[in-house]
Amino acid sequence: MNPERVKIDVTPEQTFLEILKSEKKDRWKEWVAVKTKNGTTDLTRTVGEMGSGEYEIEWVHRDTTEAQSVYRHTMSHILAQAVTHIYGVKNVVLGIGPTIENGFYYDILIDNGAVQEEDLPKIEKEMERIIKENYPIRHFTLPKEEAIALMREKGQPYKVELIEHLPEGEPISFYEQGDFVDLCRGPHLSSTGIIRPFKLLSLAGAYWRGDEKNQMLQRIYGTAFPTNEALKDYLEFLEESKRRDHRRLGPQLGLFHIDTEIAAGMPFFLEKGVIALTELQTVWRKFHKEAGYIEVITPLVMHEKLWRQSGHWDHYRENMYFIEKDEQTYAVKPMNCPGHIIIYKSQARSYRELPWKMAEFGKVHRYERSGVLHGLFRVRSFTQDDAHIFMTEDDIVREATDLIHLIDRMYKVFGFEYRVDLSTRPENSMGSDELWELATESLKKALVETQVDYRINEGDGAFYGPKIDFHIKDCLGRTWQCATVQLDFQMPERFDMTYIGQDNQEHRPVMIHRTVFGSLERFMGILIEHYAGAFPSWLAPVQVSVLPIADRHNDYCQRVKETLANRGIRAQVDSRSKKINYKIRDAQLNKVPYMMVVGDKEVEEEKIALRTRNEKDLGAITLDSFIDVFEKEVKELADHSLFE
RNA sequence: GCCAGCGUAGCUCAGUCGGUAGAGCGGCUCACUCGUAAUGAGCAGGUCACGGGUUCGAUUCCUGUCGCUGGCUCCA
Repeated sequence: MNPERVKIDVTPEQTFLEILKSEKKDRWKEWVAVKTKNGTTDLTRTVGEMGSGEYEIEWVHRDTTEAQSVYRHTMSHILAQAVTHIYGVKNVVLGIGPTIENGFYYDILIDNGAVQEEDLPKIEKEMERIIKENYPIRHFTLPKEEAIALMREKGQPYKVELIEHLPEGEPISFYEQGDFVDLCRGPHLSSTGIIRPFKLLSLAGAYWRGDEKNQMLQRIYGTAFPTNEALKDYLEFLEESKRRDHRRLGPQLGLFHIDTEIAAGMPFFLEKGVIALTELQTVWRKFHKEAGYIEVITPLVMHEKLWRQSGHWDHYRENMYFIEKDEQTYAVKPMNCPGHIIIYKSQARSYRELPWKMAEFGKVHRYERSGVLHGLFRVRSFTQDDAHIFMTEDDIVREATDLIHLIDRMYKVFGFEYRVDLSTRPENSMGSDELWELATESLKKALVETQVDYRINEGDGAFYGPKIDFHIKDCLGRTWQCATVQLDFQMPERFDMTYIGQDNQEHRPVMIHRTVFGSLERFMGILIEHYAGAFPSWLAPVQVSVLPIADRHNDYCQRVKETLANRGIRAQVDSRSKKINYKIRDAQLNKVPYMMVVGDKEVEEEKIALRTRNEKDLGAITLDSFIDVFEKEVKELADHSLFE
């Protein structure tokens, strides 16, 4: 929708709402706010508040993203108001109620009680009533002291705390609708009846101000849309996401299994899952070989003293598994870097060897608190496609730049969109300010050079250095960190790593820790959801299912399968005595890219009738002509069938 | 770990206001030999997550443990 710019020059007492109504007549409800030179604001404000003279404004239409945050914000107030009505205003302590990407929430605390899932319809009903009442929403401000006094009087300690953190001297902004007043920056709708379609979605716990030392509040999530149609679409999207969920599809397609009693957070990969993982690794190896990496394997269990030296003992022990044997303590590795450093230090190193890129599919174990485990996305044992680049300081920017390109190139294979964060120094970290500064600036420089959009993630770096993180979205729009590039001056120091320079003197190398997939497990989970289980041919565990129509065609099908297998094509014959419809449906549900239907006609003509999983009967062709195209499809890592 | 909800056959789910359980799919057997998304019949399969308590009796009520889901905190 194109922004509508309007010139206004009217009486200062007039509200934008009045202007809007006279301009748009009975369609005025389609616009929910107004953009002025001072930013987006309420329609109920008077023109005079914005200053005097002639200037341009822009009406904010309900279908815009900007409008979403307006009506959803109002909806969160309506939610809070409904909760006070149901549980009694004296029993409800309010936290915050912002809008989020797909909706809104409100954090509340109910005295001597809790909201339960089954209460949501009741709350929705009260919200409907408030919407129907169509209370006008009034904005007002108070000086800080009076604002605090008002919230004290209303028994809202969290609101008092919020106001206390607001800057001195500025008026505190409130909104009032009927019997409900809330501290809020706005903007809001002009009354509670403007946007109707909404739904409360779920209930969760959330710490006050996001700190686990604080009281846990109850968070009620909901969403709202300008039309019933849009709300329905969103709810359908949620349903579709459930169908794509890798935790459902993975076991269904025979890719992996998680036995939550025996090994919570530690997936078992099944035959088909291993085939897909192996293909992933093959492509990875190709890309990395071209980029000059070598591959190593380090032990899973190493002596405690290694971890003391690396700093993991002090900074990461909570997340590590330990083993006692021979009165010695060993740790199951949570990271691969110390092992790689041991390899580095096993010989004297020359500047001629640098930059040295040492890679490993390193299986690591990290203890994670039970509540955070999530399918393949958050596990306790996983395989990092890890690598460490040992180099001189002069190499940093070039190596980081190369990495950003490598990651981008690999993600393009799958068509992933991703978000990039630069994470800076955390609290529990080691090293001097100067080194952190240098390291952070180097990464920034690489980001600028590659022209990647990124945002700063303050204080989220590793304990040994800053990092660039790449996040990919899952089917519900939640983002998961996958690739990471971490710069490290600490480990070389702690392990007294050196190389002999051109000047025949000892020098200290610098390290980059990096992954592309992040974790094979997580990446596989994301792939399952991305493709809804229908992997492209090169990744598909079963690439071709040969389907005899009757038992007498089994031998011919077996020969077809063998021919395919000899060409390295993963094929199977479905020789069960079932009808062809049944076999097709079965292959379809298993997301097999190609089906070959074989009956009397095909046997006689030495052909196969080809069908893709996208329900297309392509007719009879010779096996050779299939193989030609198919091999091309696999070689190109094509994401769709070349037959379609 | 925290808050709320939940745990019944391999999977999806019924059911029992306290008297030890049922369906569909899947599996196995038999018949059918079929042309582009489910042929029919029969059979097998459950210590109702696990431990303790209340009770004549617990899958059902209470309680603890483990696990799961949605979030929060934390993280690849």
